This record gives sequence, C-alpha cells and structure tokens, in this order.
Amino acid sequence: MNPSEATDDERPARITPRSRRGIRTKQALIAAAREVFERDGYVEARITDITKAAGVASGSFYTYFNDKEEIFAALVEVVQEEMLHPHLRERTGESDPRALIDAANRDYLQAYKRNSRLMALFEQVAQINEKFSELRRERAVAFGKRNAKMISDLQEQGNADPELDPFVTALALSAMVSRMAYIVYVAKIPIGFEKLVGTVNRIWFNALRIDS
Amino acid sequence: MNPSEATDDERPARITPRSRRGIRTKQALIAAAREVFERDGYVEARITDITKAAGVASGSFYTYFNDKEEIFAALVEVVQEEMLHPHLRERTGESDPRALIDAANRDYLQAYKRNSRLMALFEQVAQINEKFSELRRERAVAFGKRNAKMISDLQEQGNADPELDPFVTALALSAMVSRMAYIVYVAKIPIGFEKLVGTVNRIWFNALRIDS
Amino acid sequence: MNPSEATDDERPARITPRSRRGIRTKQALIAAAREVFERDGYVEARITDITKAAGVASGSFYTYFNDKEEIFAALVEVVQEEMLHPHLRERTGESDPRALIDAANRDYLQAYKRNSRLMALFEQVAQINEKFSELRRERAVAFGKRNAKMISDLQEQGNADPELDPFVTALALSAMVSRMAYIVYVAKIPIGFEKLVGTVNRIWFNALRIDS
Amino acid sequence: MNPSEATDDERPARITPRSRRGIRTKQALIAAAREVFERDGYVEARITDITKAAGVASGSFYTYFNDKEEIFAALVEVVQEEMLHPHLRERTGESDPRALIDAANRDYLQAYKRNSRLMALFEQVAQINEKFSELRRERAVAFGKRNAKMISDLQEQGNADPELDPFVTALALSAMVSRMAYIVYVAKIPIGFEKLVGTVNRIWFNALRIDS
DNA sequence: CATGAATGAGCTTTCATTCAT
DNA sequence: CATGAATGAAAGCTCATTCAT
Repeated sequence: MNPSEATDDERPARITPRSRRGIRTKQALIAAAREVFERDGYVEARITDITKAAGVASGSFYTYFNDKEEIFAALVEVVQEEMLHPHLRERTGESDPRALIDAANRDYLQAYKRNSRLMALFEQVAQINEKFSELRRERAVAFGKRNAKMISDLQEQGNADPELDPFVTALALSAMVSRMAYIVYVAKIPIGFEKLVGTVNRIWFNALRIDS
Repeated sequence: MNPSEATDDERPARITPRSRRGIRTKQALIAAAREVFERDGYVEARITDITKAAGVASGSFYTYFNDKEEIFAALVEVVQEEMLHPHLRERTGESDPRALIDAANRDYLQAYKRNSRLMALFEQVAQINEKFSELRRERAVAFGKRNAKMISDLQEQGNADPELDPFVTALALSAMVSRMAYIVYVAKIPIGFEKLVGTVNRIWFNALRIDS
Repeated sequence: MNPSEATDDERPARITPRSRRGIRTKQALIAAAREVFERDGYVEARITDITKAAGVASGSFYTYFNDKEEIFAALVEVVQEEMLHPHLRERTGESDPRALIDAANRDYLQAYKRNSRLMALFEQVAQINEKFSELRRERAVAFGKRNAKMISDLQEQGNADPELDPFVTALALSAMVSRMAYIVYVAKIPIGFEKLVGTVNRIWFNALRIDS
Repeated sequence: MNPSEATDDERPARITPRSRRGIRTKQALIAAAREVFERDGYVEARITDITKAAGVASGSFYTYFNDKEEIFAALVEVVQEEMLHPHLRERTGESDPRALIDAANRDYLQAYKRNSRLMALFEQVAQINEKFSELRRERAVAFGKRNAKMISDLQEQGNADPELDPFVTALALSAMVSRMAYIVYVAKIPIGFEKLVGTVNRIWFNALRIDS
C-alpha cells in the first residue's frame, strides 16, 4: 500500500529518484509501460518498447527497475492510487442493504468498464506471475471477509437466508460480479450496462433473500 | 469438434502419423507437452523441454506440430476426449430442476478439482492467446444460451423469478461456479467440496427463486 | 559425355538401376528435379521437394544420388541428350559463312528461348558451383577454339579482318550471343526474335568484315 | 543513389549509428562481409562468420542489418562509392568516337580486373536474388539507352552502319565486353589485357563500321 | 543520471541424411 | 528397392542486461 516500498524489495536495489529529472523519467517509464502493456500484453511487452515509448534510452530503465515485473508492480501501485481517490464516493449514512449493494456493483462495473484494458492486463498477469496471483488471492480473501461480515450481520437481523455460509457466499457473489465484468468488457460479450447491473443486483438480492 | 482435424488447420501442414512408431512419438509429445505445460506454464514452456521430456530429438517436434500453439491445441483435443466420456452420466428422466442443477454443479466442480492444473493452464492460455480466448468465448455463449433456455422454461412454468433476464442470469451463475472452482482449486482458497457445492447450489436456487 | 558415368564418380557409389522399377524411380526423380530446380532455383530447391514432386519417399533419393549436386549433374546429362539429337540439323554442304553463322545463331537463340528456365538455371548453378563453372569454362574454350578455326580459315581466304585475334574474337562474339540470349529470355528485356537474330548476325558480319 | 538510404528501406528498420563506436562497428561489419562474401560466396556466407570476422558479437549484426541481403546491399553501396570517384577521369572534349570507346572499354576492363572477386560476387548474387537481378536489369537498360544514343548520333553523321538497331546493338556490344571481362578475370581464361582491349575495341569499331 | 551500442545466452526452426521395417 | 519417421547439426534471431562515454 505504501508506494515508496514498491521499488526496493528486490536484489540490486534501484534508486528512488531525488532530482526533478529523475522523477520525470521514472513517471515517463511507468506511463509508457501502461501504454505498452495495454497494447501488447504482459508477455509480449519488451523492455525496449517501454523505453522507446517513454522516449528514454534503453539503459535508463535499469536506473529505476530491475525487470518487467518490477515496473509492472509500480504500475499497479499508481493505478491503485488513481482508483482509490475519486472512487471514495461516501456512502456513510446509507443503511439500506439493497442500495448499498447496488451502489457497490454499479461503481465496480463502471470502473471496470472504464479501465477494461487495464483490468484485462491485471487478469492476464495474475495468470502468469506467482507474485501477482498471490496478491490477488489475498485481496479476494480480505474482500470476502468484509462482505462476509455484512452478510452475517444481515442474517443476524433476520434479513438474509441463514442457511448460507457468509464467507463462501461473499466470495461467490463477488466472483460472479467480477467475472461478468470480464466477460462483458474484456471478452466483449455484448450486454448493456443497466441490464448487467440489474441482473447481478437481482441475483445478489435473491441469493441472499434480502427482504425488500 | 473432430479430433482428427486438430493438427492440420495451419500453414505448413504437418503429418498425421501412419506408422505405429509415428503414433507413439506423437502421443509421447502430447503427453510430454502436458507435463511441461502443467509444470512451467504455457509461456515458460520451451519446445526443447517438451522434446526432451518426450525423449525424442528436437526436430521431431516439427514432424507433427508447427509451434507451441499447435501442440497445445492438440492437448486440448485430447483432454476434451478424456473429459467427455466418464462425464456421460445420463440424467435423462431427471426432471427436478434442483436435482439437475446440483448434479451439474457437482460434476463440474469435481472434474475441475481432478484436473485443476490443467484448468489453470487453460485459463492461463485463454488470457494470452487470442485463438483460445475466442474459443472460450464461443463456448461461454453457447453454454449460456443452453442454460438460458432452461431458465426461461422455468419462468414459463411459474417456477422461477420472471424478472431475471435468462441469458444474463445464466451467464452470471455459470461464471460464478467456474470462478469459484478456480478460486478454490487453483488459487487454493481452502473451502471444502461439500460446502462449496452446497453454497453455489443454494445461490442458484435462491437466485432463480425455484420453488422447493 | 558418357551418361553411364554420371552417378558413380563420388564416394558412397549409388546404384545404377537394373530393375524396371528402379529405372522408373530414377527417371521420376530427375524429372522432378528439373521441375523443382526450374521453379525454386538451385539454392532454394530442397531434396524433400524433389522426392515429393517425384512421388517417392524421401529416403529413395539416396538410392540413386548422394546429394543435390549429383542429381543436378544427372539432369544436365539428360538435357544434353535431349538437345543434341533433334538439334542435329545437318548443315553439311553449306559453305557460305554468312549462312552458316546465321543458322548457328538462329538455332542457338531458338533453343535458348525454348529452354529459357533451364538456361537460367544452368547460369545460376555455374555461378555457385565450382564443378559446373569448370565444365562451362571448358566448353567455352572448346567452342572458342572451334570458332577460332573458322575465323582463321576465313582470314586465310582473305575473307575476314586479318587484324583480329581468332580465338579472342570467337570467344567475344559467342559471349555476345549467349549473353544477349540471357538478357532477352531470362532477364526479359523485350526484344523481338528477328530483330535479335538480325542484329547479332550483322555484328558478327561487320566485326569479322566478311565480304558479302 | 543516396548511400545514406542504403540500410533503412526494410521492415524492422535498423539504426544508423550515431556514436563513433557505432560507426566503427558498422564499417567493420561491412568490411568483414566483403571478406566473407568474397571468400565463401553469397550462399555459403554465414552471418556468424561475418560477425566473427568483424570481431563483434553475433547479436551486433542485427543492430545494423536485418539479414544477409541487407548487408550485401550496404556493401554494394560502399563499393559503388569507391568505384565512382577514381573513375571520374574526365573525357570532356574528347570527340573521336574510337578514342572514346577505347577509353570506356579500357577503364571498364581495368576496374573489373582490379575488383574481379567482387564482380564475380555481384554476378553470383544477381543470379540468386530477385532484388539484385532487377537492379542489374535496370542498369543494363539505362546503360544501353545511353550508348544507343551515341550510336544513333554516329549513324546520323554517316559515321556508323545505318542498318544496325542502336539499342540492341548497344546492349549486345556492352554485353560482349562485360561477359569477356567475366570470362577472363573470373573464369580465368588467360588472355592478356592489351589483347583483350584491342580485340573488343576492334569488334566495336568493325561492328559499327566507324570510319577510321 | 542518461545514453545507446555491445553482448551472448537461449530458443526456434530447417533439412540433409540415416536406418529400421 | 521403397518407405517415412527420427535425428541433430547448424543457422538464424531476439532481447534482457551491461557499461563506457
């Protein structure tokens, strides 16, 4: 979560730029990496393409990163920053679980749609790279636990099917939403946004048996 | 669909072995490919590793395949054959939708568990290779349509939530199951088989509002 | 010159076929070689292409030939046979040197035109292969000597420019004709047959200062 | 025609060196290519032999060239530069056609003799490579047209045989000279320089019927 | 810090040649 | 004699990484 840790957990310990020039170069490389990764995919992306796109010499890459994996990690950091801030639509005060679920699904699918190339890329890398699949796994568990809490709260209030295992259900329903986002916005099976949100919402509600 | 067509849809057109020795070599190569792919992943797998594992000369690879993609396609064919036959548990006569859904989910998750390395591999390749992601997309749509039919039938019988879009719902629920299979048997988030089947079943039933 | 020597002057000494089947296979190989050589050129021609074109197994090639060079030599033999026999238009009795030269040029250019692909091939191989360039060199000298005799005869009869060196002149005028044949029928610089013959004839006559 | 364009007319577009070291390496490669091509011929020349002869790593070849054809083109450029400058013996003012022809033949044959290995190489490549044979064809036509002009001028002045087709004659006489150069300096049929020049000169004069 | 040319390990691919059936 | 699959030497080519300037 701390961006300053992104680059110095590997062997030769590349620099964190201090000069203004250094900062600019590093940012240019990350921006170029995003471009190249989105265009060519992680596997096909070559480091020289990234430096070329960044308009710097190929050797300059190694001033900041040790390899493709490392710049990808830096890109992930940056994107997370981006996605966190504007995203923070405050939903404090909202207590209707249906409205909460709708808002969460809506936000998620919208963000996915907006960043579909990037999401495809992350999916791809998670399939290829141990480190990133582990990261993804951890997030899934953390997210699942948070939602499990919500579900068990509803169950305690008599507001959700008590037969469901909260954690597994949370995982499953989240998996459904994220996979549908992939299917529609990456695999391009054409389904309109409202129909998509409406259907996943209704499946959540029905599945949980939330009393309307 | 015809396995014999698996290797001759590319340019230089490699041979289909006629001699006994040829058949043995080709099979050895496919078996070795499976081994190497499962161990190293599609991207890291080297053709030389495959020939080495098969105990044949490097050049022999090209007697039967043009490249990694082609031997992977052959492997997919073989595995499909394998997975089709034992799968053929006849469910004719079964008319209870809950029993049908349970059986389908149970079979699918069991097969996924048994072949988890392979399924991880297929997932990986679908992320990397245009051709295989297209294949996968087509199957998803076909499968979705079949299940959509089942859902709309239930709706007509007054046996399922009429508000749900049958196709999108079918897609979403299937996505949920397959993704959960991945999460549990590839990403190894530890969830017991019965709990998994039970939960996804119940989500299906609740989501569709199938009268018990 | 003796065709029976064509195949047994190399190391492993391939067979001269005795059975009818053997003769047919060898002939099929040579015919196929001609086809493939003319189509792909000597360098690009692969032995497997020749056997494929001949409709025989790749291994059968080595029953009769050791390598590409050897089958090419055999092809040269065959073609020479072909070109010698029907070609033998008798010009005995003809004593007018102009008529003789015209007939020779006409015959040569016509044959070249008819077999232009083959001639291009021979030219190509002479550029690449020591053995064949040596053969070609010997022929040029022999041919030059024959024509030199004709020229010196004419000079003695006071019928040709006495200043010319007979051998060099013979070589030069023949070179001119054969090179023009190449330029027109291989390089495809478009010049009509009669204009070509007429011009080279007139250059011969003028050059030699043959009294008309 | 512009030497700086020699290397960037192909697909992946290799670099034109900026640093001193880069220039040295590229030149070393071209010099090594000349050496290897002359020694082994175009077909047998291996890229690794060129890099070895240049004393650079095999990969360095691809910094400047995409393949054998491209470095050969670069070599042709360089040699043309070389051959152009010393060649620039001004013959302005000279108006005697016999003197002009003698000078041209003399220069050509001398240059050919000096660079015989290279000329053999060019001849060889023209036989093998479409691109270079086309180049050669174009030059032959352009050169033929220029000489055709000279011949028709002479004809108009009543100074040459009016029966001759200027273009075909020009082509034929040039073909004769260049082929004789090949025969003597590549195929090594031993003819002294003065005898060679004298004979081809006289054939030109006689053929054209230039009044002495 | 930036540059960009040099490096060479590592992989792919071809195809002449062999040889068991 | 014919077959055709197997062999493996020999090239080609890429690209991450280094390092002198």
